[in-house]
Amino acid sequence: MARPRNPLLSRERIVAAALELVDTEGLTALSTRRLAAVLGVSGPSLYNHFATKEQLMDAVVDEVVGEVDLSMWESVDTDGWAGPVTAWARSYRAALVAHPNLVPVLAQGPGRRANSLRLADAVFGGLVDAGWARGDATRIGALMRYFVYGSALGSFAGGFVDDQEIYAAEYPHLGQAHLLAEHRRSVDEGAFETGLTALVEGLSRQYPHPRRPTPGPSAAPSAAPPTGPRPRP
Amino acid sequence: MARPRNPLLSRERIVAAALELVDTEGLTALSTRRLAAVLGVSGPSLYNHFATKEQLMDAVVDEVVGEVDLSMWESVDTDGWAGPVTAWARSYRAALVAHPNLVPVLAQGPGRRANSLRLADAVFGGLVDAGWARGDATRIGALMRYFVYGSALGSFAGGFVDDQEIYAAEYPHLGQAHLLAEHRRSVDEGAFETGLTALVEGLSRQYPHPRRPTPGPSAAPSAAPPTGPRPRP
DNA sequence: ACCTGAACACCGTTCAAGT
DNA sequence: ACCTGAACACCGTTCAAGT
Repeated sequence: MARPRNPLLSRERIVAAALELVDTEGLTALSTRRLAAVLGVSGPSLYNHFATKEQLMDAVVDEVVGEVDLSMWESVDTDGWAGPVTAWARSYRAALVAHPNLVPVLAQGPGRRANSLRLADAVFGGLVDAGWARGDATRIGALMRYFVYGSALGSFAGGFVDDQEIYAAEYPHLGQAHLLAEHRRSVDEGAFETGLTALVEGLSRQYPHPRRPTPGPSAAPSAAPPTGPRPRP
Repeated sequence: MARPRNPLLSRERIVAAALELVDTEGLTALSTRRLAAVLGVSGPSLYNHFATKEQLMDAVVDEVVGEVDLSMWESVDTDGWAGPVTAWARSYRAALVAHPNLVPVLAQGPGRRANSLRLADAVFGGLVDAGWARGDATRIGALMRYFVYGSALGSFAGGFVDDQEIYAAEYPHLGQAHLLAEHRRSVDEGAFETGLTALVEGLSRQYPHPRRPTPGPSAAPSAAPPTGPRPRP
């Protein structure tokens, strides 16, 4: 065929097809050759649009991160930080859970991905606007990320095999663990909500009165030792 | 060579070499062929000891999980749950952080792995012994796991590229984010400790008085709807 | 500029053959 | 029982060739 007069591919089409392939058949099913076949082209064609498979994955990942709602961070001044951080964590988790096979790839940090950086910027800026010291805002953003990623990465309940024999014999307290697989969604969501509530409540207790933000140019994440109260060692 | 009179390989040697290869060169460097080369044999030899690469990875993963200290769960009756859950979470994270390239593989649930099930059994049994209802114990075990895995899986601070240009121009609050890479360890550990303290404190406030355990056979994880107080929706 | 097939250096896994 | 080399069906990526 050689070069058609209308391009067969675009970055958008490739990313959409890759996401669908990962969602339906898993991360290992996403090879450049299979992806190209789905798109009706030959394998090397993809390299006209992405330099490497890794850059392609970056684009797929950033697409998913772009689905996270960040609008709640705009109203931090009037609403405080607890409501926004809770709503943001739920939206973040929902975006990841919609594409569970991608979570290990997502977990590699914001790097240079536009939507990932937009997210980090909104969260950090929102926490600082709410009155948190920069070191605290950095830590809170990080620890919320830990919790959200952990909750999306591999279901807890789904990780138990649905086979009673394995558990009952050897592990005295796991006699009904095989039932967890059935209730996977409710257990995972219940654990997430319980932990989210505990985190926000615990942070409120540790740091009861975040300072009002200082006027002037926006603060940036502190890389220096934290200035707020430290957790107990 | 064919069959030597003393076997060249053993499951233990293979697992140890695989773990070292993953630690030093990353997950993608662990191919059956490279692993075999390190061990001084040809690729297919491994299949005399493991049926598939996946089962080999299971053994590697379980070795790492076996490093987690569980002894604190024995003294729950006298010490309460908060100290043990904190000590356990720290030991768990330390075991994962020692092998960061393996965390995405570790995150796939206990499955049928002996040490992973032993861990789940000890944690669930300890929480129930401390007086938690079974549904609560299940959720607490799950949410702690979320937090520990998230904190080990991809550093928050290390995820930012060490390149000021990228951040300053586009993202108003990330002007110093590039410095995070330098302080990776202290930021990650500070965030972990802050979150851990908040979680334990938040759980204590939500459920101030866990019931004493009922006598009789050990309880099992409840797959039924949780019986304790629910988090706010 | 954008696609192709051929080619390179890899994979995981199977299997007959050797001792 | 435990190792070998050959082989199969895959990979990601490069590249000259086509329009």
